[in-house]
Amino acid sequence: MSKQQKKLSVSEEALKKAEELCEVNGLKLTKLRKQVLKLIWKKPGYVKAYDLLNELQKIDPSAKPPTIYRTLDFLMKNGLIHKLHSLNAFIGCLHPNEHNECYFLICDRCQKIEECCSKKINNVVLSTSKNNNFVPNKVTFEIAGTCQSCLN
Amino acid sequence: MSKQQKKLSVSEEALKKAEELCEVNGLKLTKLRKQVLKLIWKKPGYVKAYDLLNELQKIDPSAKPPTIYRTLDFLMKNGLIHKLHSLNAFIGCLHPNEHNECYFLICDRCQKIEECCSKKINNVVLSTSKNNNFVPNKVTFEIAGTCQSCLN
DNA sequence: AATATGAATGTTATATTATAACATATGTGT
DNA sequence: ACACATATGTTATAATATAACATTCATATT
Repeated sequence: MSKQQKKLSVSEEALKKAEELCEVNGLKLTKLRKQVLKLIWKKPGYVKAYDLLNELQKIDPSAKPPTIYRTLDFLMKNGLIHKLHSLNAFIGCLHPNEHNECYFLICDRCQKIEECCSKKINNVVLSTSKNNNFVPNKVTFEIAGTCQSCLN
Repeated sequence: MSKQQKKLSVSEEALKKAEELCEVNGLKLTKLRKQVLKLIWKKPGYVKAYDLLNELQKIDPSAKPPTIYRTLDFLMKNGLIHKLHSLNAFIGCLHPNEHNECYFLICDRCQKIEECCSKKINNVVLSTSKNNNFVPNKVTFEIAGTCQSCLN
């Protein structure tokens, strides 16, 4: 295989970015954390914590709820995944480290999620906060509805 | 007391609006539903479902989780209250029937909630959706942070 | 190598949030 | 009085999440 690189899947790409990000920031992407992140990326769309636990238990039968929740906390805190509060579910972040805020379009029919980050939305968050003398910290912005392909 | 009306509290105002809204729309604001709505308005800020249940049980000892959740569903469906997904909590709506979407500023320190509805936010929801060929249905927009009075 | 340290993980138990499923009551129109 | 739909009562359990404490592991230092 000459100079041509093999094209990475979205999941592989995400794992690679996670490793880089942890490397740079002095975070430990342990075996457990990597496994969980892989499992999150394995399924298209979002995953539920206990589904993840079930999957993890196939690899590591001793896994228990705190195993998953602690790992999810680590991944969230470091921007590698997001929690979808309106679904109590989790999803991998497409571009960790590139931004703080993410917004989601959630299809009620096919469960597909579109992550969208836009200046416009950021600006509205900032201006709304400013108008109310409010200092924003964590934004939850989820739009449920119907995606294009489900409209047909 | 001449023509001057006694000034209604926020809670009384909300109850009155709820009655009107149900009247107009042919909805039954039963005793239970009214009691629960009152309890929601009684506390400043948001309420948790099981706290509400505890309160309700003081009035009606036979109340059980489905009692509360069914009532909350009714109130939500008809726009009388909102669910704050990032907190798993509920809050009365200041102006039911006047709009579909509400956005919330949630103070991490004092738990106060500011409900804000703005054209600007609505527009962003619409334009973001449009750009993604998405038909929005239910919007969750919650900004956690620090409110003015807690900044001092 | 021995030791100390903090971070990560293991483990048990339980708290919190929410719904399914079926029974009974209640209001409304005929 | 009866039928019907809606609302409520009741039992049980599902789904989501965390507290608290024990153990292991990596690594830095002696």
